[in-house]
Amino acid sequence: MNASVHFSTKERLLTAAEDLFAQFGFAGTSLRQVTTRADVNIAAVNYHFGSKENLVNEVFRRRLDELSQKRLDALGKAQAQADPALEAVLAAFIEPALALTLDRQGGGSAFVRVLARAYAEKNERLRKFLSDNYGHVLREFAKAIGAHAPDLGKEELYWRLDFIAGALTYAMADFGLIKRPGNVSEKTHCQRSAQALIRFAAAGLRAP
Amino acid sequence: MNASVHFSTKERLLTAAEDLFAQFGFAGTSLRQVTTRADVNIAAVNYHFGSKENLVNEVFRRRLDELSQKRLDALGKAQAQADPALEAVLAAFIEPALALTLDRQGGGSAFVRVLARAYAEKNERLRKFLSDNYGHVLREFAKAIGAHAPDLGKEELYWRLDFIAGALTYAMADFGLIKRPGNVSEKTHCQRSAQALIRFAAAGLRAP
DNA sequence: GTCTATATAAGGATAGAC
DNA sequence: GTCTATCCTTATATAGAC
Repeated sequence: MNASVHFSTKERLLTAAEDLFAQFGFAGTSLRQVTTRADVNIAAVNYHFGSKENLVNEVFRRRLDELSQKRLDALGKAQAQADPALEAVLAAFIEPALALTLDRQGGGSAFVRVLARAYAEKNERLRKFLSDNYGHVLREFAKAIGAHAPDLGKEELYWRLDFIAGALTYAMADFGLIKRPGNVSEKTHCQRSAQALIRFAAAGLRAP
Repeated sequence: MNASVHFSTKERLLTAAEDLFAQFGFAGTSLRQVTTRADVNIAAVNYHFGSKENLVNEVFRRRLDELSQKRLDALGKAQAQADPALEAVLAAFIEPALALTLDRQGGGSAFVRVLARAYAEKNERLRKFLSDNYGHVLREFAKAIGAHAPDLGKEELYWRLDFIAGALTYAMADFGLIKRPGNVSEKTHCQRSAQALIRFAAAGLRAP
């Protein structure tokens, strides 16, 4: 028995929903599309998740629990250094997120676009769910980055963090001009863009 | 007759659609919501725009024609200087966009969030419409900014432009941590965030 | 845990009178 | 140019059999 080929109905629903949310958005995706793609009955969504809203939340939970843990672990390791560089703190935030875009097998590559959708949503209930469950991660990083930019006022610091979050989201979701050249592997492309973002963000944070 | 209080059905539909698209997204907004808010009959959308898709396009056209012109005018003025600074080029791109967020009277403040929605959309038809009609503006700015960063490879330059576009989009749409303090006027807040973004972007572009 | 069948509401679009 | 009325499709959700 090869465990990797068995997926529960619940997992299949989450993966199908993630793919479709990335492409069509939350409102633009119907539960019928989701169940058709997952090859399960239409009633399965309600049985396993209770409602469409809860299905959306669980799509986030499946990825963000792991992503948050990886980010905090990386931050802990960076801060365990005698003299941690700003770049190391930024890398702890950025690299685990960009690594998701490489996760074709596990399906993380669709999730980064779902995350970008979430930013654009003004949906209060979704925002509350994300803030309640993952807000503490952002606050940890704000503190760590702020320690590297002691001359910035709190307001200026928060502005720059917003800019970095926007740049990361946008870069991850592949909205922009950059197309991967044919002679560069996806992994290399991703690592290069992570390094480019870290350089850019660090320079931006060090501006007076 | 006070002209400022008369709005055509078409204009009212565009404004209502813009507000609702900002809040609920394109798929999340029904034509019934739009016509109710505009206080016109449900059949008016089809009469004036033909379809929901075309209504979406016209919401963009109404603002982007003017925004693009303002950006190109500002770029022309910046480049007419003997020795234009990188900051002046960035300001030509950023300030007209952020000025929209102040445009409560004309309704531009909702549009910036509609723009952010558009970035998250993978809708090919919408992307084609925007690229066909406004892509030349982005290419002008890419050229102008690239002239200020001659040491960057083309790939690295494009990455950084992507990052700036992401930072601007999310800063404009007010998705982040920054809440305007009570003792700062909206106009001041907006100008400060524009200046913060210009500083951040310029420093990021100058990184080696 | 999965199915069929269905309740109930809302969606986009249009025909035709005024 | 605006209205009412309606067609047809699709949506979420659930009841109840297996």
